[in-house]
Formats: sequence, structure tokens, C-alpha cells
Amino acid sequence: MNGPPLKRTLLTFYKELFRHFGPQHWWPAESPFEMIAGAILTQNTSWKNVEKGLIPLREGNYLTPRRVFELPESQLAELIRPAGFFNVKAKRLKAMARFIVEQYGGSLTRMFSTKTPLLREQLLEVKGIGPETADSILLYAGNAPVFVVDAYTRRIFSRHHLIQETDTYPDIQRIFIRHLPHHAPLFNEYHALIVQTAKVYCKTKPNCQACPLGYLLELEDVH
DNA sequence: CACCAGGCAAGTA
DNA sequence: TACTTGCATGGT
Repeated sequence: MNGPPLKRTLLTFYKELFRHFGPQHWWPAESPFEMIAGAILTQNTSWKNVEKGLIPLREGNYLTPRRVFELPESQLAELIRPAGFFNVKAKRLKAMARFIVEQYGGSLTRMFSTKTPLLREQLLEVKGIGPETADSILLYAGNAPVFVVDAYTRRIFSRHHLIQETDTYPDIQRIFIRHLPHHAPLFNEYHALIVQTAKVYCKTKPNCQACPLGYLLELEDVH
């Protein structure tokens, strides 16, 4: 009935995925603020389209909190158009830039010197920053040991019966944080590997045969 | 043609 | 509290 302890299982999953895929080099951004912009643009959007929205921002040298804060919303929306949801995302980018400028004088160094739990609460107050975006920013731009939960994490780990379908975001996050070493590079790589795994093996039709975790799924299903 | 993508906020009951 | 819906482009 009970498999090996969760602590070991979660590390086994990580090792298998890393062995199969290798390092993912997340987050692909040239600066912390570009990473933050990407985190907003990628909400329910493929990374391919996010890149297309980031290019005009990069080429126009708009990727600082102050520049985005000062950019008219309609103009910002046009620049990021290929990323989809461009009107809401323009609002969200502006809200985030405004937060950084007004609360931290436009300095991400100062922002990330704030204690992680407090900064997380502050980020969640910003319209357009939800749990996943906040945690992505903390982990990938702030290098804080925070585990990012997404739809793929749910899909994969519930399939393996390691979490419940009804588990909420904080439930799932607690499970990972409680059972893994609090090490930012590990959390960084783990989340990236989960996304990569889902992209390749869990699309419309799951391919558990070819998945590096496929054999683990069979073991779990034996109960 | 349908369906999905590295979510979130606002509205409804 | 627990669902639902709008947001929008681009790839498969």
C-alpha cells in the first residue's frame, strides 16, 4: 500500500528527470526584470509566444521597472501583442513595475533583500501576481528556496498518487518544501524538469511508456 | 476544425 | 466557499 517514504520518492523523481533531460538552465532571461516580465507574460501562454512579446521590450530598452512604469498602457500592450492577453498583461506589467518603483525605488536588489515570506505577501497584493507568478519571481529572480507549483506539477504527481486531486496550491507546495532540502538550485531545476517532462510526455495523450517516470507509475498503480 | 499554452481576477450562486 | 468565465495570440 504505502510506497517508499515521500522524501525519497520525490528525490528519486528528481534524479530520474535530471538524468533523462539534464540541466534546463532556467530562467531564460538577460536580467531579473526581464525574468519578472516573462513570468507575467507566460501566464497561461506558451513560452514561444512569450519570447515574441519580450523581443520588442528588449530592443526598445524598455526592460526596467521605471521604463515600464512610465510607458503608456496602450503602447505597452501593442509591444507585447504576440504574447496574447496583451491588454490584461499590459496592466499587470505596469502594476508590477509600479510596485517596484514605489515600494523599492525601482531597485530589485532592494526588493529581494526583503525577507521572502513578507515579499511574497507583498507580491500577492499586486493585481496580476498570483501564487505561481509570485513564487516564480521569488525563485528564479530572487534565488529564494521556494517551490513553484503549476498545472503540470498537479497532473504528474496526482497521477503518481503522491498528491490528491483536491490538494490546493499551498497543500502541494508544503509537500515539496517539507520533503526536499531547502535548496534554491534544487527547486529551480525540479520545477523546470517538471515542465519539460509534461511538455514532452504528458501533452494531449500521455506517453507513460517513454516517460522517464513511467516505470514508477506502474509501481504506484500496483497497490 | 478543436485544443492547448510555464494563470489570474472578477463575477455568480 | 466553490465553480465559471474573460482574456487573445500562435502552434499542433
